Amino acid sequence: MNIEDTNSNKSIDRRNQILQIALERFAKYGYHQTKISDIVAEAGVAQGTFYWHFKSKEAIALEIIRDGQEQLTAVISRGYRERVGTIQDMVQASENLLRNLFKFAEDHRYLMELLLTGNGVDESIRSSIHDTRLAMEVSFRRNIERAIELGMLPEGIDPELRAAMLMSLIEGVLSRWLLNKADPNSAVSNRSAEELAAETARFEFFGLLGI
Amino acid sequence: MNIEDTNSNKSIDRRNQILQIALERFAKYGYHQTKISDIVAEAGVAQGTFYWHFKSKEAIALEIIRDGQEQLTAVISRGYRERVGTIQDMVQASENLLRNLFKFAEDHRYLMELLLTGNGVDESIRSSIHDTRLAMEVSFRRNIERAIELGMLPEGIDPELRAAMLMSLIEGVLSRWLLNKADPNSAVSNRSAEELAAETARFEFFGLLGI
Amino acid sequence: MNIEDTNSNKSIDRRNQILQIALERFAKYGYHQTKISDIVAEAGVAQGTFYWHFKSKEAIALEIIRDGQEQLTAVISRGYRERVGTIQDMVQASENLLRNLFKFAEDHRYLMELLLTGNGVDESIRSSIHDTRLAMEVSFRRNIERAIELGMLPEGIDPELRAAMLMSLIEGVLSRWLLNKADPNSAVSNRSAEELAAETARFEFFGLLGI
Amino acid sequence: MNIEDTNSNKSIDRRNQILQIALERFAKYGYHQTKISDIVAEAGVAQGTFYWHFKSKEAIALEIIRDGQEQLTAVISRGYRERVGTIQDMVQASENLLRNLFKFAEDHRYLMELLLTGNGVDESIRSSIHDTRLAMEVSFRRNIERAIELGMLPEGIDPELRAAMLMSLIEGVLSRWLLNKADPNSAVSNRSAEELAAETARFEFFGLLGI
DNA sequence: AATGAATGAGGTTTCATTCAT
DNA sequence: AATGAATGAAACCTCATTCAT
Repeated sequence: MNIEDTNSNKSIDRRNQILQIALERFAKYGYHQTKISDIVAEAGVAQGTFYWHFKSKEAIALEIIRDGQEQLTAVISRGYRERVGTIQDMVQASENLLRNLFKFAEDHRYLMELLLTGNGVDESIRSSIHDTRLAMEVSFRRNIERAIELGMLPEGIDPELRAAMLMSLIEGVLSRWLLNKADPNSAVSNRSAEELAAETARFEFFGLLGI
Repeated sequence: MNIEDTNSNKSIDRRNQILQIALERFAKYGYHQTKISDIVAEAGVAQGTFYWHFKSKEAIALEIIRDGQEQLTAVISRGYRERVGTIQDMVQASENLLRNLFKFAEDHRYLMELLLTGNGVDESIRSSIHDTRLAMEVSFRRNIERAIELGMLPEGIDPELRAAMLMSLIEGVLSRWLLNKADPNSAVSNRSAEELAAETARFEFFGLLGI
Repeated sequence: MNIEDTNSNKSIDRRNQILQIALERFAKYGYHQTKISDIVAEAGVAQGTFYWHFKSKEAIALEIIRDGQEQLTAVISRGYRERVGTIQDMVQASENLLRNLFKFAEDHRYLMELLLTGNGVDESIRSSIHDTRLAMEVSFRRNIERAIELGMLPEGIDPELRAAMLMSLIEGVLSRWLLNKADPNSAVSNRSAEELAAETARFEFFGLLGI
Repeated sequence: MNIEDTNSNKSIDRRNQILQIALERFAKYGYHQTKISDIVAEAGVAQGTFYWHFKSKEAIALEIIRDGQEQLTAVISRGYRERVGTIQDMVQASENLLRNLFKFAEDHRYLMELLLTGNGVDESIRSSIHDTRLAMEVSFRRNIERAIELGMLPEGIDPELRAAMLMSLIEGVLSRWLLNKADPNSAVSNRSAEELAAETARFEFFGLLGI
């Protein structure tokens, strides 16, 4: 590794450090409650350094969200069904997808908090977050459509409406799981990613009545 | 009716006018994006007038949310099951409750937007909103527990987890319905309260596989 | 005078006070060297008060210049020649106009400094100042054209070019007179408005060779 | 030529390149509107490089102006009258001087713009510019004094006042000529250096009435 | 000679809140 | 009840300058 590598690594490291701190604070305290002065104080650099690496407060927020969207849709897209199977297969496939999603959420909890709560953001950022959630929902809709094509789900259902319901279910469960981690009494927050994925998949297919 | 009554009526009217404007703007643009100067400009009064009627910006937000919580939990509590019945009865009862809830949401869309999005609020207000949603969830949990007692739902399920899932489902559907009203392509937003109540109740009980 | 008059007078007084201080500092130290904090400190009010009366720093500068332009073009326009006369009449008329202009400059020296030096301003303000000087030049050109129509000046001369020269002459004399007031050795600055008007009018008509 | 020569030549080239860019931007946009980052970006070097060649932003501005002053006073000093002659000779001599001056201005338009507009500069730089213009004016005064000594101009006139007027005239014409080059409708900007020199010399001697 | 990341003082503007009338 | 001018803390951002490499 030569000097140039070292130099640019250092700069990139600093950039990532600031990115990480900003993400965490946006998620925990909200966009407006997070001041540039907080971020640089935690990073141990001067105010101006922030503006060397990022154009503005809005720019860093949008970058965080754009990165997050790419990762999230990648996780969901891996869930495409390819072959016919039994109902048990379906539940199993769905559970797999959800497990991946829940694990990703666990590893990127601040990103998820930011996307789920959209804490106090300006219009441009809010709409960027909305886009991300929409992209997730579209991924789910494609999975449902594919399942109908393969005869694994009844023809009569409206894929878009069901995708909306499924996404609602998942968003809500994720929120409760991630945001209430501190609450030991919650039936949601003290479960593992695997358990929640399984329970959610069951509700997805069988509703309240299903075993 | 004497002069004092007239006076105090006028005062209450002004108060309610400001309350209404604040609610609408908090919901539409978020708490931080809403300035006191915006509110008073729309009300056609001076800046100082706001502070005659309300202690602070935070105070008016908290009042709006507290009022909303009372109304919402009242709607849900009316859904308590009292007698054993068939599965069809259960679906019907659930549909009734949801219909009431969806109709209330339609009539109080700014309140619901505020509660569902919690747009960019400060800690105290955010936690107040959280309380409200929790109160709704508790209402749902009681309904589920009662159904289990009556033998209408299987013993094995965890009422709290299921209430969380149900609440997630409903919150998500409501958000999409209310917040995307303008979007004519949405599978959710252009349905009636009745249709959505029925569809949601079906997913609630039968999941994706249900008829 | 009732209370409302008193109130609005007070507000207008404060506004004018700030306007005056800003004009003086812009002229003396330049636009960028003048900080809002300087202005409000001299006015003895808080920073926010400035923004109650004016939208921005740029806005107050533009207002100052627009007001000045109106007054200046009014002074010059009064110089329109109406009747044929002797050369002595022409010199006399020109001297009168210049005397008025020099007296106005004496009474509004900060305004003139601002217009003559355009000290370090932003694009929008610079172009506003340029407009003002152009408007003055147009007024002079009209006077020259009228004099040609009346046969008081030779047909051959180009009114626009001569107006530019005349305006150059006057701007330069005014600058030296106003900006070097402190310099006791200057041949320009320690003359009266009347003297300068007479000398300038003579140069205007007879050049270096004229008596 | 050895390596060191080559190196120092390269260094001087870089220095001159930066000097040239700075001059152009100071003239076009003003001192404050010109950022070091703009200059180095146009030069294609890093921020720090500027500070290897120049002590500060103020230093480069002062150097630009000092260089300009030397060149300008040299041009004017060449105009000293040495012998008695006719009025036509005087006009001719004056026209020659002005033609040289206008040609110099044409070849160094950014320098002239900077000196004529003094765009938004700090005190030290403004006074440096003022010195330069004063030096020009003194040169003109000497020429006038010499002409009086030689009996070519009437005894009664005040050389200092006339020099101020002459300088005013020339500054104004130069400004309009250089700064409005883009405007095709201007009576000043679309003339050649020769024409303007002739017209200005005529106004100088004969005023508005002269042929 | 040159780089480019880092610094930090200082500027403009916002906006919830206060207060004399 | 209402007015509207005034307050002042605090936020974001700029940019000349420094410095280790």
